[in-house]
This record gives sequence, structure tokens and C-alpha cells, in this order.
Amino acid sequence: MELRQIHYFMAVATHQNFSRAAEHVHVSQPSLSVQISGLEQELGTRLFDRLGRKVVLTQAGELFHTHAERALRELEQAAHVVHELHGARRGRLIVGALSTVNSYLITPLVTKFKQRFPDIQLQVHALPSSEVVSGLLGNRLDLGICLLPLAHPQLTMVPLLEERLALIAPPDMKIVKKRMRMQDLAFLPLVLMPVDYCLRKMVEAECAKAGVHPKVVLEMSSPDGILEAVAEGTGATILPELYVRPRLARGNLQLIDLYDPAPRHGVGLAFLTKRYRGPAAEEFARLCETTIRELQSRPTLPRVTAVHSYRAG
Amino acid sequence: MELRQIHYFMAVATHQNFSRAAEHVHVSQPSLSVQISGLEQELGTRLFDRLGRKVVLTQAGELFHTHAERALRELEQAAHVVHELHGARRGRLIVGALSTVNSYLITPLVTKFKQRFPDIQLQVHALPSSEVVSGLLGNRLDLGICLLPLAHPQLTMVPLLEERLALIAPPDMKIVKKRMRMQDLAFLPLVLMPVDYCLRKMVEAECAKAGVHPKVVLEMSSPDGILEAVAEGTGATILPELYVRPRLARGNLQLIDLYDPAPRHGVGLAFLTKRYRGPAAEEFARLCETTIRELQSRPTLPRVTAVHSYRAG
DNA sequence: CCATTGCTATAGCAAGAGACTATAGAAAGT
DNA sequence: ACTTTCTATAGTCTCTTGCTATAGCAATGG
Repeated sequence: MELRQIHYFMAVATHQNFSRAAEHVHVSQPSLSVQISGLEQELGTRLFDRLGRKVVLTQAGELFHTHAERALRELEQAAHVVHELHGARRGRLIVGALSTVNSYLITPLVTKFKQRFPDIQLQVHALPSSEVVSGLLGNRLDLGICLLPLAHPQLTMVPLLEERLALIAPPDMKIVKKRMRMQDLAFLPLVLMPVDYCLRKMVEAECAKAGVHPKVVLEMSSPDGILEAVAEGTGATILPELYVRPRLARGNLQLIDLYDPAPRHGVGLAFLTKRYRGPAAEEFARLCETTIRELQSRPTLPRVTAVHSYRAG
Repeated sequence: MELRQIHYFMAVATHQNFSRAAEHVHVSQPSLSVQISGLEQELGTRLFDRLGRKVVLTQAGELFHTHAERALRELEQAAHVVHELHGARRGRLIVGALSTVNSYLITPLVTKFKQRFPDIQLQVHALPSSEVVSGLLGNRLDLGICLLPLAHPQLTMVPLLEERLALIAPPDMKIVKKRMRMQDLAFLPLVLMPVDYCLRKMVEAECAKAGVHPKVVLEMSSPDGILEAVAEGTGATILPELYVRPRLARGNLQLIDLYDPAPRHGVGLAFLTKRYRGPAAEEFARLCETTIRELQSRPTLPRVTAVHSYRAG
């Protein structure tokens, strides 16, 4: 059974006439006759009664017609949904992002994305860098935002920005200057993430580079919780500057640059190299870069208060 | 879009591997690759992510898959129902039959037919001969049983039987012999069908042949009503012998043969010559002939009392 | 009653689509 | 580094399908 035969069949059924049906499907009448009779032979039954002037469906033809019509509709639908997807008017985009990046980058990004592609189902999961990677490899994520450097044969990395870590101290803590050496951290009580967290490991790595051993007085698993603890004077902490900056507005925290060496790390966009990402993902990636440019041009970003319709699991 | 492409697509989707899919659909791997990439090109999107070891559907592929699967199911169904029809396990047969023939031939015939083809939807309409013909020409009937002779260029007639008309008289009417000349009808009060009925015309035609003018004392449009009137002594009537015979059992009617000339007419099976009739109609025609042979071998047929599930409109 | 018209089926020929073999090229496993 | 596994490409050949011309059949009109 060939799709061509089905199309011809439908044409004859509607026009009740081989010659006109042939015109309608842009073939010669004999070609159409041959195809129809081929179909009839394959099915073992006449589908049309050739009654001289008119051609009408037999019972078999009628039964066949109902199903054939539905089949063609389904194929049309199949092509249609794919084209909708291509125009990004349909589809699903699953992104995994570092939780800190999530808070300052994703929030405005999602707003823009939803404006442009209101019908794309967007999911943004806050995940540690390792799970972003495994999610990409396991095909559970379309895009990932994770730490650099990362060299994996199956993944492509696009560097997005450099995150600087800054010291966050309670307002009453007396700091000599607006800057502090990494070595001076050794005498400071710190509130940090638990040891199995990515952010903690990064802080420890930076301290190790400077040859200091941080004095941890409290471990909390949520960055916001840590900031509250700091605001209450429990100690200082070290967090990505971009993450903390919008939270400084309330005035109960002070931000101190660290140096010698300045703690920083790259953040990049990752995806499976061989995987076809689709227009929605491409656009998301583009929006990432423009959003970052905007963030960097406005050092003190006002807190975004809009409610976003994305799920962060 | 070709059906071949859809089949190959489904195979790759299920096996997640081009080579094995190719084996499964009995083509070489390159042929399958070409077809898939042709489909992708036509749709403007990748349908599969070739991830080295595995091949998985893209989002577009998944969307396409659901519809493609349904389309294939519909086509399977289309072929299936046609085959069911071919095996006479499905379908509809619409027969138009003369009302008199209807009563004695169709009743046992329907019983047999329903036994052999329980799933065929059978409709038997009691119609005058002219409407049988127009019904066939208008494609509203699959088969017809009508009067002979009938020569129509589009219709094929198969003679089935000769119906003899007989005089039916009340039991108290004194008849000299069991036979009566047509001429003697002139003095008999008759109960006949109204003039626009086929049966009435036939009776008048037979009388005309014998040169007599029937004396009609009552007109009724139902043969059974006529018989009741005759039984009550209103007059005699003329009806097909086969129709009346099973109704003689009650003993309130007597049947007298007519002769000189014997009134008779042929009855035949009719259908559109060019129309494909299908196995159900073929079988119905065969059953007609066997049933008639049975009827003629048992001159006094017992009244069939079974309830039949056919509609007579 | 013959000729014409309208429609479908068949025959023969030309072009194109698809299938196959061989092979390149990339990635995963040993 | 080598081998294996898998997909993509190139070239050749065959089969399918399309086309034109025409036969054949029924209905219609002069």
C-alpha cells in the first residue's frame, strides 16, 4: 500500500470521476487508473463501481474511505506539529542551572523567553554542576549551565561569564578597607554550605590556593539562610558577587572584595554536541548571552519581583 | 512524504539503531539512512539524535511519532475492514423484493442467510417492481427481486421462478371443479388490490388476455386483508399461488387453478450489471436459487413462524 | 441508425526513485 | 593504538511510475 494510492483514491472518491480526479492530483488519467486498480488488487476487492457516467464507492470503498481519511489527517497533523515545533510555537525546553546562577540570571531570562515563546513549556531545574552534566549526558536536560572548566568529549561548552566570589559580612563588623586579602580569612568566623555542596568545595579550593584554612562556625544548605545568619552577626560568608548584589539593598549586609588571589570561576552553557537542540534551545542560548551583557552593564541590579511561571525542581 | 519513510521511521524509533531497524524492515542500512534523512529534510527538522551508540527521538521526532503511529494503525484498519468485508464477516446488504415474493421466499431465505453470515447487516424492503428497478439504478439497492420480463441496459436479470396466479375463493362458494377458465371470472365478485398496484395490473393484464372484464366488489391494499375479506365471503380474489398456499392451512379458503390461458409471470433477480456486488450479495443470489428449489419440491410448505431480524420498509 | 461524445482500461516507452555494494569516517570499547 | 560498531556518502542498477496514444464501451444527439 502506497500513500500515493491513498491520495488518488481519495480524489476519485470525492470527484466520482477518474479523469477529473486525475486533473486534481496533477497526473494523467491512465496513471491514476493504474494506481487505483493496483490498490484494488492488493486489497482483493473493487473499491469503486464504474457505472459509465459516475464512479461510486463500493461498500468496501466506503469502509476503506473512512479509515484512509483519518490516516491522511494524522499524517497532516504529524507534519503540522513538527512545523509548529520548528517555529517554536510548541515544544518543551528543560534547562538545568546552578542554583546561584539560577537566582540572578535565570529569573530575568525566563521573563524574556516567555514573552517571545509563550507556548513553549519551559522547565528550569536548580541543580549542582555534576547533576547538570549527568542530566545532559542522560538526555534528561536540553541545556545546562554549569561550572568551568569542564572538558567532556560529548559536551560542548560555551563560556558565559566569570563569577567572582565576595566576602559578605554583617553590617557591624569592622573592616579596614573595602578589600581584603584571602589570607585574612583565616581569622574570620565563616558561615558556609555543607562540605558536600559544590559552592563549599569552590570556596575551599580558593582558600587552599591562598594557603588558608577557613574557620567554619556554621553550615547551612541554603544561600539565603546563610545570608540571614550573616545579617544576624553569626559570621561572614563567601558567595558569588552577582548572587548577593541584589540582596544588599536592605542594608544589613556589606560586601567586601577578596584578592590575592581573587576567587573566581567561569560559568558556561553546556549541551550534548551531537544532539539536535531545536529553535527554542538556540534562542535560549542567545538570550543567555544578551541577558548577561545587560547584567554586567548594570552593576547594581534592582531586585526583580515579577512572578515567573517556571518550575525549579 | 512516503509511507515507506514512515515505516522506516517507526522501525528506527523502536530499535533506536539504524542498522537493526534496517534488518527488521528488510532493507540495507544505507537505504534506510537515505529515507530517514529525506523525511527529515522534508520536515525541516532532525527526527533523531545520532548519539554514537544509541539513536533517540528528538522532540520533533516524538511529536511526529505519535501521529505517524496512529496513521499506520488507521491504514491497517482500512485494510482489515476490507478483508473482513471480503470474508463476508462485515457489511450491509440491501435487497428490494416484491411484497408477495417477500412473504414466501424471503422469510426462509433470511433465516439461512443469517445463519451463514451473522455479522452482515441485512435489509429487505418490500417494494413494487418499479421501485425495485429504480432503487437498483439509483444504487440504493444491492439486489432486487422483480417481475419478468424486464430488459434494461444497465441491469442483469436472472430468472428465478414462475409465479402462477390462482383464484382464491371462500370455503362456502360452490365450484364445479378444482379448475376454472379465465372467462368464467367475468361473473365472479372479486376483491383485488387498488388499481395503482402492480399485482392489480397483472391481474387485469391476464384478464385482458382472456378477454374478460373483472367484476371488482372491493379494493384493499394488503394481500392479507384481501384474504380475510375473501374468507368472510365478500368475494374471490386472484393472488400468486405460492403466496397463498401456506395460508390455506386454516381451511377457510379454497384454491382454484385458473387456465385458458393460465395466468402466470416470471420473477427474477436483478442487479446493476457493472456494479461490484461483493461476496454477501453473491451468496444471497445463490441462496435464492436453492431456496426456490426447496420451495418447489415441497408443494405445501408449512408456515414459517420464526422471528426474523430483517427490516421490511 | 450511425456518429459523436465522454469515460476508463491497456500498451509501450522514457525517466526517476530507491535499493544494493563498497567505503569513508567517527566514536566507543579493548 | 587497535578493533569494533555504527551512520553517511558515492556509484550502479533495477523496478516503479508517469506519460502518450489508443482501444473499448456506453450514452447522447442528429
